[in-house]
Amino acid sequence: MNISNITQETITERISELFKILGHPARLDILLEIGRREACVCHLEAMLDQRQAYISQQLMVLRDAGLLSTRQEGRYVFYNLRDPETLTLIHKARKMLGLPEAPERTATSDCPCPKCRST
Amino acid sequence: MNISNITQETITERISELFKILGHPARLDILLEIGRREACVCHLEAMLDQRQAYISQQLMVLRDAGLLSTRQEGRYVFYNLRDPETLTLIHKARKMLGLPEAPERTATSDCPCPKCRST
DNA sequence: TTGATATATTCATTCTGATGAATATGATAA
DNA sequence: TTATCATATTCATCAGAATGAATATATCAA
Repeated sequence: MNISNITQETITERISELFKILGHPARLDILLEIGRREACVCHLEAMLDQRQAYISQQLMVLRDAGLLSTRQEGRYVFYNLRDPETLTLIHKARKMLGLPEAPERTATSDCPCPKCRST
Repeated sequence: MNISNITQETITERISELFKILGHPARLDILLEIGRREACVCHLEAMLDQRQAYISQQLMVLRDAGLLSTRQEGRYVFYNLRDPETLTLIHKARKMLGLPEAPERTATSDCPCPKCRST
């Protein structure tokens, strides 16, 4: 299918798919946390206080949607936003709702990754 | 619950609810159409080529989410965007995906409302 | 009032997404 | 190699969203 076959339907379908991905609180938490700084799974686990498998599941969704990039360092996998505009979009929605920026989180457990240990 | 009790969770929950509403192609079509100009249900019916009941159902979702305002004129109900920023948000998502603006639609049937007849 | 038309709502069914549980994979260290 | 730790994946279940069908409500016109 080439550009000329992108119909109105497929355009709004594609946009709605992005919104659908963002329409999930845990995934937003993950994106906001990664947006603050590159993060490994165990870091997200500690910051968001969620099971490892759950974090990985949501990361998979975000990865498949093309929102994240990864970088492996030993046994740790660090996630980054592929497009920083993702953050802007989230904050634009937040502002539309008249909501304040979410306060910084504090880790609920220790993250063993080198990045965290060195801090 | 006052402002100090708005936790991180409720913030991302609120944002995700907005995204969830927008994560639906038919609803995006409706918002984009209304964003172009005030529209009654029968107008949307004609432009989007969907059942009246279906349009009304989606309008209800959008109304309940606070995205639309209504104005009654005789037996016609005209819908407007409550906040034009809604359009901006949609277009920002569209641009992030590298998608072109959806071409204008042409009515697939006649809309009987006074606004359309006078055109 | 009655009939016609515009819109809204309710209900039932189907489908998709969310989540927990279990387990697999892959890398490092001993 | 084996044990351990970080991460990924699969599978089953459940909850909620999407949708079609039917019908209710409201307004106007005759």
